[in-house]
Amino acid sequence: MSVLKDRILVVATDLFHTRGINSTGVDTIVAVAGTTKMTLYKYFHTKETLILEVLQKSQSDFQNWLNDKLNAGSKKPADKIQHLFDYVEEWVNSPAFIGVGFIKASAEFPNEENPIHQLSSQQSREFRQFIGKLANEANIKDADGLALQLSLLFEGAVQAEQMKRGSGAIKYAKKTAKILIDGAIKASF
Amino acid sequence: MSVLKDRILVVATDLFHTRGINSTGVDTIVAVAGTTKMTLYKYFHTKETLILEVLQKSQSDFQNWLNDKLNAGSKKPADKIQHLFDYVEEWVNSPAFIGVGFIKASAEFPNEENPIHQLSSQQSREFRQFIGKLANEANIKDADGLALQLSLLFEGAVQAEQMKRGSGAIKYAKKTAKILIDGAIKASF
DNA sequence: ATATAACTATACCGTTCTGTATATATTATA
DNA sequence: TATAATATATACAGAACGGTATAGTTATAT
Repeated sequence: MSVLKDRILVVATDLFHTRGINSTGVDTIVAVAGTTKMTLYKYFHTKETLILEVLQKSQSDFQNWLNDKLNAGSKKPADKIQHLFDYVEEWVNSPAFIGVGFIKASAEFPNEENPIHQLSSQQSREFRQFIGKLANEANIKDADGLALQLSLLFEGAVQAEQMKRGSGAIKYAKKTAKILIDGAIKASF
Repeated sequence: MSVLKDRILVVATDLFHTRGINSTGVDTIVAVAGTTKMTLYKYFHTKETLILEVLQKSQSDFQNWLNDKLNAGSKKPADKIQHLFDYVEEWVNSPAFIGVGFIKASAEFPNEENPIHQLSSQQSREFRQFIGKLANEANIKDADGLALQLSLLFEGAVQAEQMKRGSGAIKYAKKTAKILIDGAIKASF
């Protein structure tokens, strides 16, 4: 990938999170990235394309980071799901954290027929399914149910953190997750 | 309150939720409300004022509705908090439900110094404190902790419902709330 | 050395945005 | 019926928006 295309993506990601997507014009993006609109429109045909690519990259970056963490830890499936929210906490509390793209995007583009909304919705569903897979491998009976509960916690905590940084919401989400996971494991054997 | 001012508020509330706040211009609002910009700017000095009033009205309407529901049911504090998510579910599943203002607004206005963001943050805090009061009256020891957990569930469920209507997220939030409340009550006696 | 590709600089188009000015029409009240 | 308040109609200012056209610059590879 071109260094300029990458720089535009990085800058756009940051500006979208700190100022909002609709409030960030392409002029601002190219000014901060130190390039011109011609270059931006060479790599991204429309602003919508840019937004979609930003969302995709943000989510895959997070998923890759999370997978690495999970694979570096215990190999036992039951341990993996138990540690999930430890990593989420680490990620949310890191200085680089600026929010979750698909949560913000779905708020700015509420129309369910909008491609940006659809991608957000899909990413949310995929993350839930990812948790479901972890739960399944841990032999939890109602894996999908637990995954839905945990994804609610995740989204709620990120939302709360967005409203007020340092709110400590993630700590309570973690605590709640432990209760739910322990309960689901107990009910499965 | 003038009938026109009220109509503008109602129309703006609907449009902000269905199209997004920044994506809704004042021209659209007055066209749908069947009035003119002159009238809008007579009652609301700026668009920001209108947004703030929409947020205030939405939240107080919900709080009033919720209070009525709670007061109409059992008077026992322990029952009240147990039924909280029943009413939330009823509200979310009602056809009139279009989302939670402060959640969407905080996403569209991420800057913590923005008045709209600040009001959103305050409303989120006030709702959490409201749950905390219920928990306190039910003699729950860690009332604030439970309130934070329940508010996470609330925000996560509303967020999920926004991503995909009819996702059933609220059903699982309710189930989770029961587990948390039962646990908190057990730990308090 | 020259051709090719990548990038910059800048001006512009048409639209939409918030907000205002001006003038007219409607309505309620005294 | 006169007066005053309220609402409408419409045009416009000034800025920002997404996106394009044209021309010039730089680097690289054959």
